[in-house]
Amino acid sequence: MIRVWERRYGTVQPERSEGNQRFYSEEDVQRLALLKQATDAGHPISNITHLSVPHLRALLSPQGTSGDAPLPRVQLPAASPTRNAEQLIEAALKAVVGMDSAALEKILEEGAVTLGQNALLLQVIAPLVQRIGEEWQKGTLRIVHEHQASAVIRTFLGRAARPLAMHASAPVLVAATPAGQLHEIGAALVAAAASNQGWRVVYLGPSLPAEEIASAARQNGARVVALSIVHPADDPNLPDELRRLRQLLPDSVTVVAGGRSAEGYRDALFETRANLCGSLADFSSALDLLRQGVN
Amino acid sequence: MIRVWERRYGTVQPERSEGNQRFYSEEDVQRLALLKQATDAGHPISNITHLSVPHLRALLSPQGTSGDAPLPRVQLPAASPTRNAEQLIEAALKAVVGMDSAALEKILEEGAVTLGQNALLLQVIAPLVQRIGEEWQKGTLRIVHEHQASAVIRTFLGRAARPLAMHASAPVLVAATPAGQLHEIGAALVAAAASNQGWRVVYLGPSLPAEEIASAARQNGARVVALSIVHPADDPNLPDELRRLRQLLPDSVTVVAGGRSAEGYRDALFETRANLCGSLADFSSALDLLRQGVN
DNA sequence: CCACTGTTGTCAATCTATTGTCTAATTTTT
DNA sequence: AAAAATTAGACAATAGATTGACAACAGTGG
Repeated sequence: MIRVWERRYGTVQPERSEGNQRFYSEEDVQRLALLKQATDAGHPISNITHLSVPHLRALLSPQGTSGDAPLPRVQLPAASPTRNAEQLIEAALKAVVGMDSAALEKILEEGAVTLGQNALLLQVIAPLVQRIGEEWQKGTLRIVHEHQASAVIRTFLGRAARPLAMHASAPVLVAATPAGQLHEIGAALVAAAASNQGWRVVYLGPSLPAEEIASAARQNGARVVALSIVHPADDPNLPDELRRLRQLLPDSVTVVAGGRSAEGYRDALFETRANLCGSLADFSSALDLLRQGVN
Repeated sequence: MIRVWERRYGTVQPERSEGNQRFYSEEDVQRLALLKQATDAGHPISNITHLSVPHLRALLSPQGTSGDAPLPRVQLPAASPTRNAEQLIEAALKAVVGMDSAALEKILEEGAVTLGQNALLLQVIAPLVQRIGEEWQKGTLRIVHEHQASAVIRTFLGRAARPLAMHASAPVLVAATPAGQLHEIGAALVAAAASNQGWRVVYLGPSLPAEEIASAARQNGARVVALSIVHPADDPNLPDELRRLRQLLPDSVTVVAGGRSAEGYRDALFETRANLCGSLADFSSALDLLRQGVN
């Protein structure tokens, strides 16, 4: 059954061994269990294959159990030939240089439908943001392009990160950008990814002093503080900010840092015992570990 | 039944999936529910198939109780008593100090439903943003509160500003914040309001140099450039930016400026022949004038 | 009152799409 | 060598799509 789902809809894409045998991740297993429940409850598999674990929980838990009631249909009609992640990125870049925000938005939505939110974040949006950053540094793209694209992506992520029926017991993550870091897109990306993985996300936005981040973390009982460090790669104040943040946070809170320029502050990050992530995928798996209590 | 209505009268024409399955839009569903009520009440289907949702409501609501016919049911959730704008603002402020972004979002959504988008923008969000700014300056609110609230509102506005079926001939407005101005919420507010009034909005986000704004305006054939000036009220570079912007823009483009600190740059704004708006309502009516070609 | 006509809800027959299950021939692991 | 996974394809049960037919009913004209 599972293999047929994989063949027909790409429900999961497990790692393979040398001999081509499948290795399912913990998440795959969870997701498949939930999908089984959902299909047993009558949801057509084609409509829900790409939903993430929290989405599925939301679909199953709340009030749908009204008995033998007729079942809800989800999702949109699929029309055009589906594009893969790379094609979507290329199309998105074209929309960016053309300053066509409506087209960019459409592309992102298409990806959400065909790839699922999680894959969209990891395989399309994260690389796209990076590409835009690179092209901007090379001078191929103007500042406007970068800003406009950021605005569209920011909006999309805000929509993607909407908390759906969230358990009160979900672990809390605070996402922000330290003072002086003005690019918020990385933090928004992280927030969306975490939300997708079932964290309760407190999103604070860009350029917050250490005291403020710490205060938010305490007030919300956060287990993780995620920082995105992208643009000024040589801010002399940032190391102090990071150290101060560590002092203000309880020891039980883990700091995770990522972003294009995070490497540049390696020493300060080491002092704050921060988990340095090179990519969104890294971050994603780090979150999984942290949730299980492994610090 | 529905399919027969579709076949015979073209009552609805739902989208189709690849496999030729029907996908009814929300509106279709509503309309069909109302049609059912209307036919049950005795209206021949052939007479009313093409009526829109509001028409059908009008047909059903008023005094149709003339006989012993089954009575039309109203379908509002009708749970909580509707709150007016001021109550919503108060509730929103409470959510802000409690750092409860989910609650804040819910309040905004409630407002969108009960007041309508336009009134929500003018009577709730704009005053709320102002209040938050004031409380922050007074020190009643911390930076985190302001940031988190901004993030939520920003997301909400991004969603609210989605262009629905927009004519290619709609006039274009570019919304941004000049270089050095980091608070984007004012620009986002303006963008949402303009979008609601039928402008095609090119939203660029915060802190853009004059050259970039001008380039975007030219490339998109903008008729209006809207600037939001909120936080640094004493940026020595800003007047230059504004003058430069005027030089780079075609004369046919009108600049409109607003925001808490716009007054502080009155002279420079005068030189750029900018339309200074003291409130979002001002801006809104200015837009209406501009659309009719009055500069 | 009756025959005729047009409207409208319901149904059956047939076709297609979706989806769970099974088989067969290989390949990998134990 | 036995056990288990791999791929590809076939098949059956179910649900939706399409078409044509039919019955109930209201109106019309004789």
